[in-house]
Amino acid sequence: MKKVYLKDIAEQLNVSKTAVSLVLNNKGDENKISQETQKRIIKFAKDHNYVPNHLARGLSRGKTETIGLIIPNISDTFYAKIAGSIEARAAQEGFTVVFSSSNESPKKESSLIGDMLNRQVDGLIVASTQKNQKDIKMLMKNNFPLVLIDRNYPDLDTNFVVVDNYGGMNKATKHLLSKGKKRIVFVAINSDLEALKQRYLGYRDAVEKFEGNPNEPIEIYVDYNNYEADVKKKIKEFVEPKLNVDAFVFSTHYLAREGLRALKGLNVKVPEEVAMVSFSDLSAAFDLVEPPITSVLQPVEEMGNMAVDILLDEMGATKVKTMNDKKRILEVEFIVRKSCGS
Amino acid sequence: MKKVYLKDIAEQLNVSKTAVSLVLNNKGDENKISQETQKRIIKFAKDHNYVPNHLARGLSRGKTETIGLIIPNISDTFYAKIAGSIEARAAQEGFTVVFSSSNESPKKESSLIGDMLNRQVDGLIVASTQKNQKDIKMLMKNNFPLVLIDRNYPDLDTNFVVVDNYGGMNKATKHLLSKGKKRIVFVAINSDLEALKQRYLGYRDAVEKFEGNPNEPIEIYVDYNNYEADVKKKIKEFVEPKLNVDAFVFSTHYLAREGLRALKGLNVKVPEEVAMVSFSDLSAAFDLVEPPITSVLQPVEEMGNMAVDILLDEMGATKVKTMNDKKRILEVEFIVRKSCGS
DNA sequence: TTGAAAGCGCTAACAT
DNA sequence: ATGTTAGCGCTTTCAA
Repeated sequence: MKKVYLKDIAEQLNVSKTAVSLVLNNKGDENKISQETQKRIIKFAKDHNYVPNHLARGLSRGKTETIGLIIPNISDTFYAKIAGSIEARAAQEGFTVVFSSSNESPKKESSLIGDMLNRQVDGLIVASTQKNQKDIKMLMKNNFPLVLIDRNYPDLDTNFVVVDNYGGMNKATKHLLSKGKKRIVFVAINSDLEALKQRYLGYRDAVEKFEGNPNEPIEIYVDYNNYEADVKKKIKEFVEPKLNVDAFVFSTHYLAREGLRALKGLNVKVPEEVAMVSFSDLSAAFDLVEPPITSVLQPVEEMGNMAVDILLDEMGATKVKTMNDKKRILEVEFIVRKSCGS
Repeated sequence: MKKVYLKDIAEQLNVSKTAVSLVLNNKGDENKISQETQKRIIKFAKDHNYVPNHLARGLSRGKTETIGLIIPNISDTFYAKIAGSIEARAAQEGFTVVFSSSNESPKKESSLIGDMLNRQVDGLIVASTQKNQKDIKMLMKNNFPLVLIDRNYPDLDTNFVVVDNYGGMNKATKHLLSKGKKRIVFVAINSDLEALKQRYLGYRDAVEKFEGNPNEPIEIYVDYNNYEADVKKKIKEFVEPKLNVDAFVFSTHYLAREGLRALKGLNVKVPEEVAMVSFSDLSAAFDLVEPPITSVLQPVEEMGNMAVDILLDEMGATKVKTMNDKKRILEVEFIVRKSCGS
């Protein structure tokens, strides 16, 4: 750890710090530093494992080659996967990722954004709580490189990468309807997230506009901080004393997981007595579950990659020219398995 | 984003930068700065949302309130959970986490460590590839705050937090034996990880020393970068043309997942024809899988918390006194489900 | 009690 | 072609 500094190189080689800095930043030629000097500097640096101090460099340049990522919860497989693809893509371009979880708290999110800015991240990718217009607007006003992921503010003109929530859920619900299911229950966490609203609308439109057999939507909303117990409790109300619905549509993977657990606990046969589908898969395990769960799959990797690409473009970090479209709604995939009655 | 700097405060208040810095770092009293000046400074700072620039502060103090976390892969639920608990615990203490994935590459791990040091993290938590003694030794020699997690170097005297791999696997295997299973196959990725070695030994001792019915160990090793296909292929060899084993013991959750997938694909009934157990659970879903999988559960949260606690202690960041034991082997939990034949 | 000034390590405008 | 110098914003020693 005995480090070599720019100064050391300059002294050893009898050149100025400037020269060294310039050369090591590939600006030797444009500053007409002799080839020989350049060679010497580069060789010396390499031989002594010189690495510029990141903080000093960042302080001086106002850039840190760091991307800030704010998500609800890194423990959740969905966000973990997103984080993974973001990290991988960022690493390819020489960026490091600093992540923090907001735990769905707008206040925490706000303070994290402040934190990240203070740490001079070069850009931000955030899966927002969507109750933090203030900061998002502030970032936009300042032209700070920003990409929203998974969750966007419909009223704000930001870059974003989301999936086709409406379409995915609409398709899934229609599939159930086509299988003759009538009383279909939509299950979601209690929140104002645009993504959930879209999923709901996709569901509702499917149900209400189903040709030949329109139906009333039925909804359950559970508390995010207590969803395991809450899902169980609310599902039970449809099952006892007598099962009175045909299917459940879960708006998130973990709700589907707990929902299935609850149904099993209540001895309700899926799909014989009641069908179910899930939006989003769970660690690639929903096909092993009994019954395998029909799911709407999100292109998680693509979301992460795309977000980074847009962000880098926004930061002007890439060689390539500006991307045309920085608002992306990615397609989802609908996988039919046994849980929906085929 | 129009920021207020230390200098601004000093100028506005007609005091020196020193005074401001001291007061804002709670060193006002010990430097005998008048109560009134202190009040003014603090008020002004608060009113103007002053936040010290993190890079500048870090550069100057050589500390950054940042913990570096290096893991094989953040997308993996196991490491995602660990990252989550580390982050949460670190946040409580005012630390931010910078994470990077090594993808099991010692070279990448090494460069990441260099990177992190260069970014002046105050301490490092690493789930090492275990093929990087060089850097670990270097860190130790320099007394750099370090905690190994999940994987440790048996030959090095570092701090670490791991689980009782031997004991967990031993217990699981014995359970199978007690159910009358004889030909039990151990499935692992091909690697020298100490954790896997311990799991293997736990398995082998159980099998070889089983009273009344010692048996030969049978092992399969699959390629990490291609485990899905490889597991499938190798399991097939035990199944076709004729099933000739009684049980599979999977040393990792994702192998168990793929193993089960493979068995299902081959139409082998679990647990009727062959039993199985898994080390580690998968996103809390192994109880929903058919059949529910008997698993050895790792105390993921505790691992993360413990690692942070040890690290902070190591960095001298906590008020509390030095911890006595910085080598922890945590207990695992053994959950019996249907997949092992009860 | 308070302030001047040096320094953390690097970058970049400006001279030479 | 190369070097001087002034920052980046904060901490901290030392002097007043």
